[in-house]
Amino acid sequence: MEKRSKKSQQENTKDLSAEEKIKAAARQLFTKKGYSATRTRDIAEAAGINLALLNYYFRSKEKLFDLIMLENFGQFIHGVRNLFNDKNSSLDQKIENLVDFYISQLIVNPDLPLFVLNEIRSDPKKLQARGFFRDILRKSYFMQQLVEELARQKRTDINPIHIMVNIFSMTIFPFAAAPIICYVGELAEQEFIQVMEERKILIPVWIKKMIAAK
Amino acid sequence: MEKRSKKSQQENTKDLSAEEKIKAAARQLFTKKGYSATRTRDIAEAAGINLALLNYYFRSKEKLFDLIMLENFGQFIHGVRNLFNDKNSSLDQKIENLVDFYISQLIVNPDLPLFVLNEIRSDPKKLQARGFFRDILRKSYFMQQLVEELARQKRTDINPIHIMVNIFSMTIFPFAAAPIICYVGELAEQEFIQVMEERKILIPVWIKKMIAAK
DNA sequence: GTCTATATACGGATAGAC
DNA sequence: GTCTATCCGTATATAGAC
Repeated sequence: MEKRSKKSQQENTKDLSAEEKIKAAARQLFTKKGYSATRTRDIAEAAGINLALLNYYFRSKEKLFDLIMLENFGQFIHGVRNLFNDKNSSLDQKIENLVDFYISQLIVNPDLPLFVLNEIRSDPKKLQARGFFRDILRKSYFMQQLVEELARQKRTDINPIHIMVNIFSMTIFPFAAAPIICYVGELAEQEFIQVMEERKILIPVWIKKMIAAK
Repeated sequence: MEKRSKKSQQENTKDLSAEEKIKAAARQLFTKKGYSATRTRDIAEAAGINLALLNYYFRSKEKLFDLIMLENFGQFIHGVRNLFNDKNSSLDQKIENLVDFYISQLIVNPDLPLFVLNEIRSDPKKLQARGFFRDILRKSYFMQQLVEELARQKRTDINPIHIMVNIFSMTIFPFAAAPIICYVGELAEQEFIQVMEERKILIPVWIKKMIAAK
């Protein structure tokens, strides 16, 4: 009993299954190098298993990729849906929560932004397919609160899309550009993370200034 | 005479050379899809020439790619070097010039950001190789002015790297995320461009607010 | 310089033994 | 379930005719 998960019954072997090892290796390589540049042989080697097993478990490279991609997208979106439609938090709180949530996620998975952006560009249909973003953002309670606040501050001159874009730009872009930032700023990995932690506090303050009356 | 360029002497044929057509097609495909996902056959077809010519002119796919990449990087950097070290412009003017320059460039070449970011991640050595960014940013006159201004505003609490990151984030990221923004905001291409044009004015204002004393 | 035809390599996928 | 050996399509690159 104990920690034995409720997976397939045959999994009474010792430890982490080959299937899981393949997925972990595939996630790392696909997320880092993209679909075309990743070879199934590399995945197999990284997973420490045989190439044939990959096809045994996942049928094809493409099927495996689709699986990873869905999980990556899900991870990227999950939580935002709830944060944005929480009826009990103020606009300011939502911004703080969102920025904190994203930065925390991206510190652990810094390759996600480029992966998602590349995927969407290479096949924009992925956006509609799941209706991933539209209702999450455009029709969200967050958007409603943002528009109201802009009206209260007499900032109807400013398109709310700019504010949305700025939140995501300042939060996500630094991770996509991490190698440049570390190189230019002469930052080690830990220092970079420290800078990103600072931004959890700073970005909401900056956004508030943008919205504030002139 | 007239418009005849001073290229190779044998180029006394009628119009745009095959070599140029290949480079143009290669730039478009490489920039859009990356190295691995682009096939030399596609380049040849897009250029309207035979596959063998590609190797005749450029020896190999990789050599051709390196050429395109260098030019893309150059285009991305060129101008910034001068803008940042102009002794005769104020900090505010530099920010305005930089944002205007980048957004104008990116409206024409919206695929450049992802291309550059992908290339750097896949091979961070490219950063050092040319010393592309370091002295342009860190040791620039712009950086000096920024640090001085932060001191004058009694904002020594804020690491200047944040301001740099914010300028580039707000300027560049929207182009990398263009498909998402257009989808969420229900923007046609022209409307997206219009929004980006607005940002030429807005971003410098926002940055000024970030630097301003509390 | 430009083409056709082809050599060569590589990567995804499968057959079949254990 | 896991391995070895191998097949086969595809993509790069070149040889050689014109």
